[in-house]
Amino acid sequence: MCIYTMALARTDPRLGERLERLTGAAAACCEPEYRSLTEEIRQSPGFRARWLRAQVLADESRFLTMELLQRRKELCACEIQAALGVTHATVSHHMHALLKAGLVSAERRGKWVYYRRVRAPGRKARRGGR
Amino acid sequence: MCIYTMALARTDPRLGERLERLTGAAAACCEPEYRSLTEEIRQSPGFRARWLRAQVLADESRFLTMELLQRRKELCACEIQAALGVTHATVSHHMHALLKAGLVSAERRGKWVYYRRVRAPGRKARRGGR
DNA sequence: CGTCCGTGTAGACCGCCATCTACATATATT
DNA sequence: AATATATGTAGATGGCGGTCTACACGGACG
Repeated sequence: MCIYTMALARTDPRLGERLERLTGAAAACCEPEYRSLTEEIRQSPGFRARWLRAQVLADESRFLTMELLQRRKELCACEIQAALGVTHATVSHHMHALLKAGLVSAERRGKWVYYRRVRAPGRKARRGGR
Repeated sequence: MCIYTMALARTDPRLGERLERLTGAAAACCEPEYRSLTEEIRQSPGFRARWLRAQVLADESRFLTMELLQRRKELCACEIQAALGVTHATVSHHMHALLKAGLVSAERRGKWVYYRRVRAPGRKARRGGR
């Protein structure tokens, strides 16, 4: 976000020439080229999903929740609350984020909502099957 | 951090009994057990490293930098600056974080410092080699 | 050996997000 | 139906971290 919005404004305007000089005859390495490379990456398939997952996993509560769900196949919200030691509101907030990122699935059973790790959904396919 | 410090204070004190009831005869599922499971995970080998990497990759600049370094084998600081469109101070800050997390390596060559992706250093070994 | 340029460091600012409290909804139980 | 329990939602707040400006360091080159 920040990067995108302030891309043009912030960098030293002379950087372009410098880069051209230092990268020598290659000359393919001036500032706009780097910018477009970044843009290309940003719009490459799966980038948004990967980026969303990275963002979501940066919170300790959510990171722990994912590891908890790796050991216990499924956990209800109150169990996660007990494990993390936060309020149920916070748990709800976090599980919403994990759901949005496609990292967990939720299933209501009676009063309880059970969460599971999503089985490698949009993850880039592992070489060698599975 | 937050979780750890406020673990005992915040959760509903009655949750223990509730959990005991709802998980039934298993009875191994009261609050302290969940806490200790969390603690076990937190102290499991490699957790700190994984967690540090997750934290570090949650910033868009750093995330993009890693993807940039996947396409170009190595980049100097000013190239990264050009690609991201931020000040060199910000680049330095981010590269320091990536270094600390063991995600990149730095090599000074003349005036320039070149950064590379670290080749799967502490990452959990992939089944099936490489 | 002085100057330039690439990089690192210090400190301040400020926006975002994790968390909370309070209230709302949903399901089960009596 | 009324109550209890589990979860979701709204809104507020406080702290962390990403960014900046300004200054410092260090190699290169005349």
